[in-house]
Amino acid sequence: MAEYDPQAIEAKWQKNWEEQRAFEADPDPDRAKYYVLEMLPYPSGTLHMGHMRNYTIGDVVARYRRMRGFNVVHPMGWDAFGLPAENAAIQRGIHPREWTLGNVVEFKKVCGRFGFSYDWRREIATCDAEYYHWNQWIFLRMLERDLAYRKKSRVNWCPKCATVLANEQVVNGCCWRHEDTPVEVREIEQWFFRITRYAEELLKDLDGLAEGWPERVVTMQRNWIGKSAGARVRFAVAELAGKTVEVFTTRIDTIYGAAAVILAPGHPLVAELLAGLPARAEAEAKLAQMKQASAKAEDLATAEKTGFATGRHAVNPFNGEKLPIWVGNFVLMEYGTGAVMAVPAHDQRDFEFCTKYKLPIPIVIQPTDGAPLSAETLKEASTEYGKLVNSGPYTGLTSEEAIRRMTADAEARGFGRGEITFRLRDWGISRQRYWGTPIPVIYCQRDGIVPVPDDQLPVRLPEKVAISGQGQSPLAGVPEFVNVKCPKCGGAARRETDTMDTFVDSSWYFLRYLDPHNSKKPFEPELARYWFPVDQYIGGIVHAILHLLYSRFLCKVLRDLGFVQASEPFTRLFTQGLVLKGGTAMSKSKGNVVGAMEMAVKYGADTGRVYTLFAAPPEKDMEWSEQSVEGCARFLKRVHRLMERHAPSVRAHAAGMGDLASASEKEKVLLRKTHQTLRRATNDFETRWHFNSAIALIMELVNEIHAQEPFGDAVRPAVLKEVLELLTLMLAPMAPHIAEELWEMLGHNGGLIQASWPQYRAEFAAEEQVEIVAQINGKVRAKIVVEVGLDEDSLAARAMGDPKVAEAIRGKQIVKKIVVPDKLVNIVVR
RNA sequence: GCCCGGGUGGCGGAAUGGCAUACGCGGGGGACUUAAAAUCCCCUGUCCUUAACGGGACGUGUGGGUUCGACUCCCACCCCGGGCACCA
Repeated sequence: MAEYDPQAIEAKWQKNWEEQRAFEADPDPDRAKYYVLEMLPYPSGTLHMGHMRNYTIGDVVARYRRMRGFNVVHPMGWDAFGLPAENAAIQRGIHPREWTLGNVVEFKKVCGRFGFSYDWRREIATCDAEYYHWNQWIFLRMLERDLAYRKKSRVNWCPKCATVLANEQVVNGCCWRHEDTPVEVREIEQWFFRITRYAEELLKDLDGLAEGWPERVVTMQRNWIGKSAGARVRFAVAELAGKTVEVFTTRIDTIYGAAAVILAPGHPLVAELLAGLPARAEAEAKLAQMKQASAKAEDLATAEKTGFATGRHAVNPFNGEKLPIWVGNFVLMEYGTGAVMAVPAHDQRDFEFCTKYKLPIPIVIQPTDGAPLSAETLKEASTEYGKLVNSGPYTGLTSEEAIRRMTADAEARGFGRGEITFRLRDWGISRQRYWGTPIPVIYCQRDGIVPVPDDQLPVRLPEKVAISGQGQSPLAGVPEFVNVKCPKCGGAARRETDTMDTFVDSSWYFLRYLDPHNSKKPFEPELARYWFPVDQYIGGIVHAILHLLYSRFLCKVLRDLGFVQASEPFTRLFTQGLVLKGGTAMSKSKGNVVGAMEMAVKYGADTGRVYTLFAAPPEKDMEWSEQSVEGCARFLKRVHRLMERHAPSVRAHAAGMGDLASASEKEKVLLRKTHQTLRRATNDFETRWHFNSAIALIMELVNEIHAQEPFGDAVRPAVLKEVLELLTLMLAPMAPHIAEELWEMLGHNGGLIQASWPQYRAEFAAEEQVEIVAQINGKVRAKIVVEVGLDEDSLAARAMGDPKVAEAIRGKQIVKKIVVPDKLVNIVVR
């Protein structure tokens, strides 16, 4: 007997699949397509089992769908631009491309070793000019439509690196490379994508994703977009004729309760207000201090509210009341108008601020039920809707009515209007980095911002660059790159030296897979018409907002450019759990990784796959256990031995179940267990993706086959072959190599890779007898075995005939009998 | 603070409102073996009771509720994990 040898088996079948190009998929109008995709990986150094879980899940789905007859496209590629490559370059003195492509080679090797069924003809790397050419092309189309624009904005700045950092490179308010250096806020010119133009649609289309996306991801996106309906109201500055300040409020009904108008420290009006005032110098010092404060979100949220009065006043347009204008650290320039009216009685932040600075706290909303509010006893703001008081002509209205009428009146009287505001901000895509897509614009003294003409694309990244991690974009130090002629006037001009955020790369790659080598367009719309959208997307919850939102945005942009028809890129989204070791997520930096290649070498890919599927349902986090890995290895060995024992005697026979009437008892048991397993496993594959319980079921089936051994003459070869074939087919998506081997042992010439998922047969799965639970007052008192389908009365009679039941109910009054056919009898007695 | 997810044996986990703990790990015992490994078989929630076979009670974070019957549904709360966070 040959021992199960995963190394040999896996190499053999991987070669076989490659030779028959088993995973190459092309459009076929006669077959239903299925696009399954795992999130584009960043090819970092070490691949561990945390990564492999994601791809294993995707591969099981891809293989299962193929077995169900779908034309499955399952591509893979590399998110190859990014900072780690630049840092590696600095640390090791090698070019980022070299480092990245070296990792890609490793990554591909591991993917192959795990038997992932990718169509490698479609492989892309975002750092190839062949790919980023089309980033630039899309950028230019967006520029034409005013979807890309340049403006000054606040960014994270590390003084030690002397460069801008992405939000994700800010760790605890400090630079990720200088952990003791707080990030500063600076204002610089940057390129933006106008994602806010799609805010309403991005929000509305979430409704359509509720079916196929995890609820929490939909909720997170909804909150992130943060739509809020309110009004914009203009206040005149009392001391400066013609000057006004606009505030945004969702509670215009509380405007008679305003105690002040508060501006963000960065508000453009602040300087004008302070000009000419005696306390100006002092105020400006306070202002500078506020602007220096930590930009960290948690700090912002918990920092004590501070502010100062400017000495100027704003006129409440509703009642002419003069309100002091303050500057407050809690007012955000980025949201609304950068100015708020402070209504301390009905907003908690305003309450804290006004209490601290001893501003009045007038009450203008009384609750419709409960005790009325009084200024003396108010401990916190009352933010509920209610009835208006002390509000001039609006007194007595409900909040809802007041909001409607006051908004209309403000508009009629010309000092305000209703407005929808979003929390979502435009996407800053400029990075002062080398290893990314060059932004294809040129700055000309005469012509200003000039797009690089399409026929001059791609703007290639120069290879020879000094990457120091210091100062500005390294590209600025390459004169051949920077100094160009203006495409319009031919005069001397400078090329943009910033590169694009790598999230641009990953926001449309799933379309490039469909036509990866097109040199005329980003992709052929006809191909997208067949394959797109992605039917099943699989990845980590980490990308719940950024990547998934950007991809949705670019999909809509490409739709409006006429390239795709779908408005949403991912019909279904699956977010898999983390792989933990020692309680924390596997990561190289924490040193708690189990290497993917080591795993494959020690146990084989199938064991690695089966274990990651078996340890927990795929959406949950799982804790790595080496001992459980061994359990899975044992299981596969056991299956292999089972086949070695029986394949020789069945391989010459055709599989067939015959009919039940002539079946022996052992045959019935085997067929029943097999078809029950198939029924439940199919359900697990189709609906819940609970591969852990699918594997458990198959283990049970194997145990049952063991329990029925030896078979002797009681099990005919055709029946046994049927059982073993179904077992093999069920194993195929999860442990594809050993399944192919078992299939061959069973006498098949053609590969399992062409086989279909089997259909279970109800007549074989059906039990002849069932065990019925007999309960007294809901407690189990006996179990009786009866034939299936026994009617309620007979079942009740049989239960009561059981000695234990009879004993329990003797002398008691029967109140009620509950009978569930084929399940239980519950007798309620008193 | 707000929004998700979760809490079941020693561990990972399983259960359309109907036998709680399937399957696997670990542990214990046995078979095979000169021995070990590998393999195969049996046992393995807690407590009480019995010489034993067996019998009984309790048991899915806590407290209530609905129901003939609750891990599952409802209400309140506790704990753990994650996300968002001065959004006017």
